[in-house]
Amino acid sequence: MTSTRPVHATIPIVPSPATIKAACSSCSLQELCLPVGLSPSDIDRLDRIISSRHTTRRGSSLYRIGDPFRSLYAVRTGAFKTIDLSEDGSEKITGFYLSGEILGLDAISTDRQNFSAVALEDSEVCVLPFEHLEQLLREIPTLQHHFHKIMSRDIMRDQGLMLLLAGMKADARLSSFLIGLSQRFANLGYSAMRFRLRMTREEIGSYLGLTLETVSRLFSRFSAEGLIRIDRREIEILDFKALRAIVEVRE
Amino acid sequence: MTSTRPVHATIPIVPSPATIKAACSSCSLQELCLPVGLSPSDIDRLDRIISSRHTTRRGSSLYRIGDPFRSLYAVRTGAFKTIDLSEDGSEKITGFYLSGEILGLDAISTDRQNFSAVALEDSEVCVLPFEHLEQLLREIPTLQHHFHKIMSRDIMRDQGLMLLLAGMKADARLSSFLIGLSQRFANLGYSAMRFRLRMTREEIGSYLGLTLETVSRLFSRFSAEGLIRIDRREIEILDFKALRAIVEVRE
DNA sequence: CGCACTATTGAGTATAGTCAACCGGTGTGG
DNA sequence: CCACACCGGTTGACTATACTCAATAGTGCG
Repeated sequence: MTSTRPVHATIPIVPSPATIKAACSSCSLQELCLPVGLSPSDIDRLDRIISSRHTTRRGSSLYRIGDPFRSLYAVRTGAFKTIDLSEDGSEKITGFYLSGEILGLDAISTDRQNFSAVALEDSEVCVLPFEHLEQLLREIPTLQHHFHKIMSRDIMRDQGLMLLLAGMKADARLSSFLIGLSQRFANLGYSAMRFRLRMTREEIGSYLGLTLETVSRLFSRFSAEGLIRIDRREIEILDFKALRAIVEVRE
Repeated sequence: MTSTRPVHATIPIVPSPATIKAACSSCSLQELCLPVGLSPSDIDRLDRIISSRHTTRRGSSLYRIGDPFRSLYAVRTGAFKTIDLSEDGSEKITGFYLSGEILGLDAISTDRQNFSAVALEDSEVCVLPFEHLEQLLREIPTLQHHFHKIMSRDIMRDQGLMLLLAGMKADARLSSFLIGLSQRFANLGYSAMRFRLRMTREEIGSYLGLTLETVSRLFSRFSAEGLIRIDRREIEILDFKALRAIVEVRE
């Protein structure tokens, strides 16, 4: 998957595959990830506790439900989904994670993973041993506060999704989803108007509480109305304001 | 549940209205709230940062959207709802909070309140100045870890609600809601089988993404099927297993 | 006592789900 | 290399679930 891969490769990485040991201090996600606001020397200390990086191939799991919780994972490149699978085999998607986002925060409360994390494309994460991290949080107030903000942001994000699921019609959900993705890509330095969906219609549907057919129909409708252009998973937003308007209606 | 007190009054409080200054060390929620696992001397230190308690009358706000964030609030007695109000005036409920639960965690990320917290009955909270709390977390690892667990639990709880909203039919949502309430009351030492709803049908509907009519109809149906007995807001669960079964179907 | 709020119930309807057929691209094995 | 199978996606027809609108009744507070 490595050489031929085109659009896929997710991040403007510092191109030094040799020095995989160097972490935050050389990472382009410094301003988005854990190190936000830290002094160089504190970033060094953070670097030291990041035991390793880990590569996960598309379709395989970073961790599975029930695994003991020891570490958080910061997505470096690629994308993940977290899934909750019920006994009957059907899976529900609880979240999508892009570069700079932290996986595993829900597991702190249970000491075990509550969901499985599956890579949507070849991905790389930084492993953050939680015990060491807590130690460091006690020593670096800035880091501590930022970490609390990250957890808090997760709570906010979930509450936003709850509002979406509880109160919006299908078209508003999808529209809101696209707007959210657009913003996240923009934050990463990519185009807000044109990007590649990392997930299938079915996965989007699962996340938004819709069927894949409804998602597909809505993409077609948005496309017919000139709001977006979509070809397979390449999507271009043509009328951002109109998308927003759809959300506002039923906010 | 001492005896004469109607199901209403929420907590087996130490009955000393004089010493309102004493906090965690004399609070019956010690085992459920922030102090979990702390030594008496550490509880004392926690006590010292809890600047005050605050009473909120039924129907009035503990805080409002946009208020600057300075403190978290631990519910001591009573119950709250948090609401998101859109410009058109309609409000959506994002959560219900009972004794021992912490309000305001989402505001850490934004430095402002994202929702309003309204008391569902006369209630009392302990005010936890966040800056002091962070200081204390740095000094007491046990407290730090427990605080992270509390935030993590909030994330879990939200994810659970997301799964509910995204994947369950109306009857499963309501059933799941009742089971959840039952467990929370049981944790507080009340009957799991018989309790008083603190909220209206409309509020339940708003929380679960349903209309008040649907909630009402479902209560009637559950009642007709012998799963519950309900009179106004007093509810008795007659067939817990059947309620569980409704949830399992569409899990 | 009366008004406002909360709840119940009914009738008709709209939105999204289900079931199903079909298409195009991709990858695999003969 | 081609045929075939499979996966992801699109579209259509029908249906069920929950929403909307509306009428009515019971509670509780001033």
